[in-house]
Amino acid sequence: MISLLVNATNAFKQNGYGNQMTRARNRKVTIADIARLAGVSQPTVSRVMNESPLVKKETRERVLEVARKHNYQINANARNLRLRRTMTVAVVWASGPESGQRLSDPFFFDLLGNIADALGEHGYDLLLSTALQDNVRRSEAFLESRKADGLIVIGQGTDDRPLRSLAAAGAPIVAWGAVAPDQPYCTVGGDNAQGGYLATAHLIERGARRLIFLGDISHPEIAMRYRGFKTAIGEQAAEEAAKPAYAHFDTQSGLVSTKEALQHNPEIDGIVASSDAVAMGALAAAAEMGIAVPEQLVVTGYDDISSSAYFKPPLTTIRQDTVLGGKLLAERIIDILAGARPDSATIPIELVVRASSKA
Amino acid sequence: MISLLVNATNAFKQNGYGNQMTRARNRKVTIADIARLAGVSQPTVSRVMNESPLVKKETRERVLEVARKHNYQINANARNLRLRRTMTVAVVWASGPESGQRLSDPFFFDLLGNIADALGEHGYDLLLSTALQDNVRRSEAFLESRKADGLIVIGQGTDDRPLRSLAAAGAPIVAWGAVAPDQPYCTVGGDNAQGGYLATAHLIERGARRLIFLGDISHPEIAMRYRGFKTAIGEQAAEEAAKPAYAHFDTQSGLVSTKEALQHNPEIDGIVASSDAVAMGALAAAAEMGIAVPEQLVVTGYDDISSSAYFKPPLTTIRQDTVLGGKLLAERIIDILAGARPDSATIPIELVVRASSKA
DNA sequence: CACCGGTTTGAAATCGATTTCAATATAAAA
DNA sequence: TTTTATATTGAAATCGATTTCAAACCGGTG
Repeated sequence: MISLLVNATNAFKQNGYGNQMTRARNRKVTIADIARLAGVSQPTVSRVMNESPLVKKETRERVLEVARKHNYQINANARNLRLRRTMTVAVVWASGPESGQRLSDPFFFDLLGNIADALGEHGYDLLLSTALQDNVRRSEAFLESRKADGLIVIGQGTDDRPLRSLAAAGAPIVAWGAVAPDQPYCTVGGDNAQGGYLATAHLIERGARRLIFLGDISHPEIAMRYRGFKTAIGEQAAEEAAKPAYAHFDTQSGLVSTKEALQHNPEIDGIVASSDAVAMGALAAAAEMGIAVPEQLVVTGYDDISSSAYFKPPLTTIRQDTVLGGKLLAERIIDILAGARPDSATIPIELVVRASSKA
Repeated sequence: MISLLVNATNAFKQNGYGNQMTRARNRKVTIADIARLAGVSQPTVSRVMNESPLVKKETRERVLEVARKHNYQINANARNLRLRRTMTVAVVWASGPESGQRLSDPFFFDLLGNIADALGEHGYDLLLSTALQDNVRRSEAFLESRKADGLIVIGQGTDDRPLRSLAAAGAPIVAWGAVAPDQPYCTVGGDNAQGGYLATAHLIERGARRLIFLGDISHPEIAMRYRGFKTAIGEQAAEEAAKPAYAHFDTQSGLVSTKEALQHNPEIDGIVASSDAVAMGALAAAAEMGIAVPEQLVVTGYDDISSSAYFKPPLTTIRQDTVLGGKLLAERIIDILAGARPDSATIPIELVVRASSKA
């Protein structure tokens, strides 16, 4: 470690930062410097750095030594300009026009980290954009201005037309979310229908008879979970059942919606929530109203965020594999950039049973 | 919205994506194209795009029209190469060598989002790196390879020597965390000593007499909170008090450490935890052991993550202003890139009292 | 009509890499 | 020893912008 530090220090000093940098010249070592120092031409240095087999062994070693000594790093800007690519993927947080709020669910954070790791393994960098509005234009600009080669879109929002348009125009994009049958772009997402089904079936098995679904089904992913919910309780029952209680992604709206629903219909004995955050709101509402969970009411969440296991009661939930999700998203966008047309992928989910549904 | 979409589509088609792109040529509109189409030279187009006052009004309008029509965007690579900068700041997740685990606390997610927004307002992009190891080398590489102009480091970890070294070499960096007196780099962080003090004083006021601090004080930020803790309970008392109970950032270790501490010393009636996640572990431990909160034990967390308000019991905590934090981090790194030497900043914190400490 | 100061414009150099293609060095074959 | 094939190398062009500097143009004077 120490030697690494010393190295770092030297490198910056040699390059003109100096200890009292103030208006640092930012002069870095260039390929021309290395070429001169090693007594070869620029193309030769380039070949060495790119591991071309054309260079004689002795030359390679000499150049490599000089490069190492001066801590030479290829200027990514120059390289990418010449190569007409950026080795960068932009991740766009499309929170959607309808919800001004930021997507701050821990689940997405996990996913983001895993995307970054997966991209990194392939030599790609991750440019993060959390534009609250005008996502389409900004996404387009990323591509047009060559800041990124491709896009990973997280949080499709309720309106997928912008994405469809971008995709129709041939832009390299991959989205996290629900897979619709006729989607013109590649999507990676959990098996939401199966997740909704498993959660609901589980509650039914635990004895719940009057179930409601708690979530905003205008979001495609949530809609799929709701579909699984309906499948599990049977279509007829679904017709009779109360319409899904609207709830945003946040805990507060889960709390409010649950209270309203329970006041309106005290017979409800099972809640399938669209996310763990929403489910926590439901649990808080039950607590406030003196309803015992899981004795009088069973509840499931979705995502298995880290705090779910320690909530009181610990939350039964559907776990999505974010490591796999990040990996698939990264691999797919890279495949697309290479000219392939990968299929959408559905990630298997897993029911995690905890006390909120356990007798 | 519709017109925007149509625009997007046209732009891509014109640029050669075509609808069945497959091996898209990726040919974009360049400054030369615009120059030719508008019947002027490249420098003139460049001047127009950069709003130079040198261009005659009619010329400017003609060029702008052509540029808009063809959806021309300056190629950031070429521009930055010429300008020797990137307009990009890399955010490095330095989880530190000792903890292989990812920093997945929701607090940092908030902060990250706010940094992205703040950078965006200044025209900077955010490059995200979550390197689990070898952060120094990777950070250096970002700078050397001109992928980023500067670095924002989050999660200093327990060892700040890599950062000191980078800073000593004049690298443009800003860190989130504790401000140490002789730090050679600029830091932005919450007032940890004050936070620790406020939390502790509050618990004392609530009647707690046997307090422990729960957290890993090898992290500078946590150490400062511990210092505030000690100030509040009085130095002598601190000497007598049990050493701080070790706990990582995660809930599980908070749970385990709390159990051990309480078994070892049942008289403990107050816990100051280093984060909300850890505090949730403490609450879970208390619940498991049948200890009533807040009647027998009062607990505070830190960060006010979104689920804290809905935990059972709702968690008293110290709120940090992540919007301000992101803004200050972004502004400072930008100032540094402009040649300034901004001072470190301490963000005021706020005590949020909830049921975990309320009689 | 020539000259002048000020406004617009463009030719050419530049940023730091990669790649083509021709030239040279080297080894093998005759 | 000369010829030929192969392995290495470098000169120059290129990627798409910006900037310097000189030239062209302008209306107004003398």
